[in-house]
Amino acid sequence: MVNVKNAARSAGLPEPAQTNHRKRLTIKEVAEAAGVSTQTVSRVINNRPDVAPETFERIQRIITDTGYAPNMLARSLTQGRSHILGVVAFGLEYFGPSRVLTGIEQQAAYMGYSISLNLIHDPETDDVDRLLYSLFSRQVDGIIWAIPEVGANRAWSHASSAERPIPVLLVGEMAGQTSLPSIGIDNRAIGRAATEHLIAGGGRKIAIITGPVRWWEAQERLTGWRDALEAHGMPVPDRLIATGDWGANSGEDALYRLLDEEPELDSVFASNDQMALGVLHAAHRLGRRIPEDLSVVGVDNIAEASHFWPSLTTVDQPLRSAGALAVIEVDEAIRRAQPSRRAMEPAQPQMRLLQTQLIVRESSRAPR
Amino acid sequence: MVNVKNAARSAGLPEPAQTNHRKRLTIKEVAEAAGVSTQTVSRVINNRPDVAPETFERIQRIITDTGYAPNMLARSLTQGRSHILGVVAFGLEYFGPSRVLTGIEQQAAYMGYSISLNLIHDPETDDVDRLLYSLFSRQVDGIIWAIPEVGANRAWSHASSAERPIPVLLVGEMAGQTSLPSIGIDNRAIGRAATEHLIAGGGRKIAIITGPVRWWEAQERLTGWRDALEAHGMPVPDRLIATGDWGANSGEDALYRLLDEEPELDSVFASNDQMALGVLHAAHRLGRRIPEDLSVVGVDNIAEASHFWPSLTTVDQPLRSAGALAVIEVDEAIRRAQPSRRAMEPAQPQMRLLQTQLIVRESSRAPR
DNA sequence: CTGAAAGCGCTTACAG
DNA sequence: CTGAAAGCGCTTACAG
Repeated sequence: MVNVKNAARSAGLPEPAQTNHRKRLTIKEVAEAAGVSTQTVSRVINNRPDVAPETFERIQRIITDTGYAPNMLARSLTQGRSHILGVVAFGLEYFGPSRVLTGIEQQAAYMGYSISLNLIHDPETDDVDRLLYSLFSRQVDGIIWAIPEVGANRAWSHASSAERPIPVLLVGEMAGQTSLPSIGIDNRAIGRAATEHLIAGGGRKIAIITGPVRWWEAQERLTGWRDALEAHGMPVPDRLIATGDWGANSGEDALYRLLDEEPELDSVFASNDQMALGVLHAAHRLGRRIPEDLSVVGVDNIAEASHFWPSLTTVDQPLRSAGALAVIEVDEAIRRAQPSRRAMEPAQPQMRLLQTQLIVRESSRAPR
Repeated sequence: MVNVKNAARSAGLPEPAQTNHRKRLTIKEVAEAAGVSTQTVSRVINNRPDVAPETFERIQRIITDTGYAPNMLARSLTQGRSHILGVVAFGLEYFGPSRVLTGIEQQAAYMGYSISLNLIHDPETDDVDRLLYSLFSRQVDGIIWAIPEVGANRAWSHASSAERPIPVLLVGEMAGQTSLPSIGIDNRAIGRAATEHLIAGGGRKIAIITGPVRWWEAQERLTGWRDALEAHGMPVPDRLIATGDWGANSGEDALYRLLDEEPELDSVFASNDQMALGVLHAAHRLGRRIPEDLSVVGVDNIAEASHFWPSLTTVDQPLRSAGALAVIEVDEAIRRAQPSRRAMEPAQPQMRLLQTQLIVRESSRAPR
């Protein structure tokens, strides 16, 4: 830890008053102690080559001895860059968002950005404008919007890019077109892959438990399920569709309902692992054997999935990679927007979809 | 969203060049547009009372019309306060840390702080000094250290408070004494409560699966388990202690090992829900009935716990409250350290322990 | 290789 | 109620 007091003493600087807190060293004080201009100290801090080796070393020594830390706020003010990324995330108690955030943080730290974390608790009603305003006000260099699309909570993103003073990148798929670049998971492919697997396992009556209707991801997985069934010439009746809320409880309830309407149900695609867990739970209660009587597939591959009873077949998503990629892309956008670069290459809003992987375990019947 | 371009036009300001990005309004431009000094605009921004109503309204109108956002960096520089809290957290894929972080963020947002998030990936080896230096450099007003204590990774915290220029608050228990205030969960009480419950259910051979030995929390839960057994005059042989790594796999392995050494095992206290899940899994494979043959208790009350098979008895911790309290306390410390307050009340390092709650479900035998 | 001057965008006393 | 001056801690040209 930086020992301001002792260091000050050894550097021959005035000892901080006994008021304990507050007094921080400035570049000016370091310059005085070194007998140079603040200028030169600045060069050393920024590791510029044009400083006499001897001078460099003397200043560097004082800096380490005193534990002087340059004021990033002041630096940001002059440079016009804060090296802060505004990250807007959602419900860290959910698996996906927390994984994405981990990926973002790791890559950001690696690239020298610090993260300003902003959690949205209700994607539909929270005041997005105020949040954007506040991020803007804090001079973040770029924004990563890692909120699942729910309802119209991304309406603002359709505004023309001339109205967005800083680069914004979306994590997660977008429903409508947008002028913003985005990185997402191919949720439709998830639905297809899971359903294909259930069909290959001999499934004839394959139900889906979707996430909430207003969630775009939930809709995409549903579409994938439908695509797969239709590709095999199978009917797609409404009674095979149940809606959950991502929680295990809703998965359990959904299975009861589905079996009520379709007693011959032999397979279930649950749109996430928690709901799949609820399905397993309900099946146990009803005495249905898994996978013999009921083949089950989830999505997410949460850590516990391999220890469910039986272990759960599921779809693994590269969420951390998505987070890391988001940082890389927003960084590129930031560089592109640097005033130094007159070229002004227009940021081409593109959507990048990452692919997923089916993890086959014991809850689903093997292909035959 | 703030529409800089149109707003500028309507306010009679020069339109930003077609370079699209970058040009932001400053207080100076707003002042010119309003025909007042920057001063007065500043008063309006800060909602000071001493401005003529008419002037106030005129300026306010320009501000909202143009979408002018005061530069927080500049403001922080003059005020000597950044309104940023440095939060150091760990492994968001773990249940505890992500809950605590949610609590912190929510309370911080409520109190007007923004959060600078810093994740540590390996609590034992990551460079803590560098991280502290960087937070210091970014002028955070205070630091919340929400990393589980592992090994000696909190050695720095023992330094005298004179060497810490900003308030620091620890979330989680501390092994040794420290000069820092902290908020934690009473982990020993968790161990006691879980074990007492198992004893009440008729347990005679009660094993524990601990977390990694270097984790302080794991040690505390172990001590609680031991306390309870001893209080009932029961033996505490080493063969009833297994060490896990918090993951479900390790819980499964641990049960096999425990049964090997103590075939008459009738109860298991798993130090978290994931390991308890592993125990359930292993018991199913071995054909042991739960709770008749084996009574199981976990810790955390993760969302899935109520849907395990059978549903899991566990201990619920007020983690979000711990996070929220941390913000409240660090805010108090920040105010106390304000230069304006000459009183300089010494921050009394105190440790606050929050209590937990046993949630009884089907995995454990009822008291008799 | 080094320094004097000006400025980043705001706020804090201090006058009036 | 309002403004001119100085300053927060740094960096960016510009001289030498």
